[in-house]
Amino acid sequence: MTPRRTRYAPSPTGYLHVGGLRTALYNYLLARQSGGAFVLRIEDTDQTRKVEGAVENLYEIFAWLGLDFDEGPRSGGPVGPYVQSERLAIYNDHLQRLVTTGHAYPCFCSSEALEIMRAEQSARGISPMYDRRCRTLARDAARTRIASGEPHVWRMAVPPGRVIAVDDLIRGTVEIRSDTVDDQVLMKSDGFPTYHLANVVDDHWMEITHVVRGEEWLTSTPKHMLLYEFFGWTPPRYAHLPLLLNPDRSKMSKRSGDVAVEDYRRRGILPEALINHVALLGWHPGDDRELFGVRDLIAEFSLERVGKAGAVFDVTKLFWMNSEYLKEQSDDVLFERIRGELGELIEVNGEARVRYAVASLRGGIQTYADLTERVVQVFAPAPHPDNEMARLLHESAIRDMLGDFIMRMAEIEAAQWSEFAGLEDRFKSVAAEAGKPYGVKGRTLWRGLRAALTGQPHGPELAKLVGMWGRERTLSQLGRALDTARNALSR
RNA sequence: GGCGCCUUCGUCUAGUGGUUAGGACGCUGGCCUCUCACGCCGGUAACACGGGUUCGAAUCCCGUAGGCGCUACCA
Repeated sequence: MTPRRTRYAPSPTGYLHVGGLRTALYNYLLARQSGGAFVLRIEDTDQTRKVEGAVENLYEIFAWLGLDFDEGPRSGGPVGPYVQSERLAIYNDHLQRLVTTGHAYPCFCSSEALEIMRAEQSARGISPMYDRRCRTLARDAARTRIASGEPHVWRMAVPPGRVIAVDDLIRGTVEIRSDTVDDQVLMKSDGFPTYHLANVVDDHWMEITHVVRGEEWLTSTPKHMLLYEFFGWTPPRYAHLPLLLNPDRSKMSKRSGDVAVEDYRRRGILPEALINHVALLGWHPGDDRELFGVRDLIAEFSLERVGKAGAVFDVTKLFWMNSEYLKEQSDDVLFERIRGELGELIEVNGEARVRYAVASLRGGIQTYADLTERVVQVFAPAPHPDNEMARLLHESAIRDMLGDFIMRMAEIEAAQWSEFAGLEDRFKSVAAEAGKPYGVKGRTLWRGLRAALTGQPHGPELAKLVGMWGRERTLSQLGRALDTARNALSR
């Protein structure tokens, strides 16, 4: 496979959109599977949208994701600089080339004038497009106005009557008539290039072989093709990815929930799960497997298996996938990950019992937070008893059985309370023995014990619960339950 | 409005002329079980519509509808 050079080229807006993550991921996979290079380029040509610290955040979040760049602002590389605002001279040189060859021209139209023009066009029912009034300005006159300091932009001169074909790796050949292509601004009046110019120039000199980006760029690709032609360069291969959608099928955006990778990290999603989920939004392996690590993806990803239709970002499935990754983690890892939240619990109850709780309660969690919550709840003070459960305590058989049960539990030596597996067995046999004389067994027995121990209809397996609680709490709770049962009797 | 892209279960998708249209999430029934959850087994639910082509169309062609994107001195 010939090495592919791909890039992720965000504007520094301060956060990584999950759509951006997928774009970056696909680019990363393409580079890695071919032994090529994955480049980070910062497209900060819009001075009004600059966000402080955005590049640092970006590197931080990619580090969390485990995706690394071969070249970029931080590590440098042979074709830098990798920040567009540091490449202004390059864009200027290239603009001059276009001016010289007649492919770009200055435009003095003010924003206000353009707005009026577009308003008129819409009113007349024609599509708003620059009317090219400055394209025919005499060269000398234009030069004079520029020399006098008159504000101006530079536009590309789109040739009329052409059909521009974009050969897209995902969509096949897309043809667009040049007459529907606007004379795009290439250089803004503040001296910064627009996306179109900077992007083409950079992709060329950075030797990008595959441009993989969102579908929103498809309709402007003819402009880019034209620029390559004007410069006499060979364009890269293009692949326009289907959009990621909100549940209402509009382009995924803020305001309809969480769209930033950071949001999902905060909500307890593992990077592996997020990457896996996002990889499958548009790409399909061809068989029924769904769990893919980055290594698998590198081995198996291919643009040929990327679909064309937009995909709704399904948060529910993401959380399911997260639970799948959580299942693969050992009890120890799980414990360490939430240890911080459990500080006080560990001090009070001892690490062994809390670890045991983690191991016992991990089934079916979707995030670390779920697990933390369960553990905290187990050790928390008992809530008000459930009415139905409280009533059970007053049944005579259960009340009588409870006395025996407590005695037998109290007989369990202290040392055995910390041998959890053994304690579970012991608890079960003690329960069975205590119930036997009173004819209490099975469901009735366990419901009764649950009433005595927690007063709640649902909760962890009782044989495990007592191990988590330890001798002291278990016995005191049982004692209290017995008091309750007897008081009810004497009333 | 113009231009472009897209269209299989609610969602992600498999499917490239002949399949009981498959899988996953969700929802749901059952089993397991001291409860909940987990797990296991089962169910639910889709080819946007209309014309062709063909012995035969989810698959090919045309049209319609719908959705989305772009239409900035934003990317």
